[in-house]
Order: sequence, then C-alpha cells, then structure tokens
Amino acid sequence: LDRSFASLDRQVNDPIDLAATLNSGQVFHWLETPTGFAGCIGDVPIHLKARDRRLVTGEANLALVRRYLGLEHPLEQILATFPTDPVMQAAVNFSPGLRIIEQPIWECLATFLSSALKQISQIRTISYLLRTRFGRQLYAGRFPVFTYPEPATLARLELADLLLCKLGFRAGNVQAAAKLVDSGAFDLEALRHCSTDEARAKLCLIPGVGAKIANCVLLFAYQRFEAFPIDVWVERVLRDIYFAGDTQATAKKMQMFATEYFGPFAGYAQQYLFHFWRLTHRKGA
DNA sequence: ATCCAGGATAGCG
DNA sequence: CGCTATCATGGA
Repeated sequence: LDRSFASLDRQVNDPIDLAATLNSGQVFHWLETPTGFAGCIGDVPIHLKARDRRLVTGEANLALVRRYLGLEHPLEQILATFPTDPVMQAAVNFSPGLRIIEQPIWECLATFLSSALKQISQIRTISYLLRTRFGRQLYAGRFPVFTYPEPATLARLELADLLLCKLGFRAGNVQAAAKLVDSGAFDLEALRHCSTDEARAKLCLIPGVGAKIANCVLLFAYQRFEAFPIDVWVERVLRDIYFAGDTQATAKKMQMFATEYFGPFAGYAQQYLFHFWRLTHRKGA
C-alpha cells in the first residue's frame, strides 16, 4: 500500500517536456492543438496535455500514456550517467524534460524505413498520408486522429498507392517489410528476447534497414537505451566536437566511441544531442 | 537554381 | 576494407 502511494506521488511529479518529446524526431504524427497534442498510441486515440512540465490526463489511459511517454524511465538517474562535457551539458539544459518514447514496433520500423534521407517535416507528411489513406480514423475528443496502417494492409497495396504517399524510393522497402512481417517470415515480437547486437543483426536483414534505422527501432521501440543512431546531425556533433581535427573518423570508429563514451544510456544521450544540435544549427531558425 | 534531408546499398578499387 | 553514385521528393 505504501509502495503504491509512493508511485502515485511520483506519477504526479515526473517532469516531461511534451513538445520536445513529441517533436524531436522520434514520432511524426502528433498534431498540435490549442491545448496540447492529438494523436494515437497504437490504436488508442489520445489528447495529450501538460501544464508546467507535468502531464495532465484522465485516469482512463494513464498507464498507457505514462509508458508511451517514457514517464517510467528514471530520468534523473539516466541524466546522471551522461558525460559532463560542455556540449552534453548544454544539450541537457536545452530540453531537460526530453524523454525517449516507447513506440509500437511495426509503426516505428515502417516510419523509420520511410524516413531515409528525408527532412522531419517530410516524414510527418508521409506518416499523415499513410495514416489517413490506409489507417483507421478515430477521435481524440473532437480531434480526428488516425492509426498507423497494419502490415497486412500495406502488404496488399499496389506500389503505386504507396508512391502516392510521397514515399519515393522507400516505397519498395516499406512494402517488402510489410510482407515479411505480415507473412510471419519476420517476427518482430521475438526480437524482444534477443540481445541488442543479435536484434540489430536481424533487423538489418530487412531491405532498407541499415545500422542507423536498426538503432532507431532498437532505441525507440525495443527500449535498448544503449543503441546509438548516427544520422547526419549526430554525425555533425561527433565530427565537430568529439572528433574535432580528426579527418579520418570513420563510421565504425564513431559508433564505437559513442557507445563507450556516452555510457549505458548512450541512446538517450544521443536524443538530447540530436534535438539540441538540430534546433541550434539549422539554417533559418 | 542549388544544396540538403533522422540512409542503404551495389559496385567499384 | 573504404569510397562513390544513386535512389525520389520537397524544404530551405
């Protein structure tokens, strides 16, 4: 009884920066409303609201929302494991309430397959088109929201239907993955029991999945917090700051450095660095 | 107009 | 192994 009161108390007090969490390139479907964000957690429509960096939500879906938003993660302890160099500290100070989301696996995999060499605003467009055309419409309060299409749905489509969603050269990869998962040839659930290295190797067997996308899925869906995705922005931070002056920093060297230097929650640190660097170094804002 | 984007991969040397 | 061209599309 004591214990449940203690955890209830923590529920109320856990800080979260909703905007940073939902708009830092982890998920791409939450639409801003006058008072919060509307979207789906799996097939559950939700209107997320926060006041003063504290989640405000009804009892009904509290457990679901808390899990999705990473409110179960011991953020203080996680931040304490980060290295204390100036850039890492600046990144944490930039958005102290940023959390890693726990996404549905298929949705995460398919979304990052469609993210290759795209800007975040374009990934949002692709996600929106896929959801509105091939997902189910639900209502979060008065806001229409859409589920992510099932593997079976995307597997049955003509490639032309996916091309209408602006997927470009990624369309074939998304459909191939949908067929692998729908047919049972690839068991996404089974990877939960694999080591991170083993799961990464298996994910990379899916066409269009390489190291970066595999690490995104490991981090954002399987909650492997040591997984460290290196995209163009994170590579920039590594080259500019942590490999300054080293002209022969290869991808493999940077990957190895990162997992060691940033520690057991390297992926969490990566998300802070990504969000900080992207918002402070991009042109035009 | 030109460059770039939360990349992966086949085809080179 | 490392390097390069290429894939489709729209934002900046």
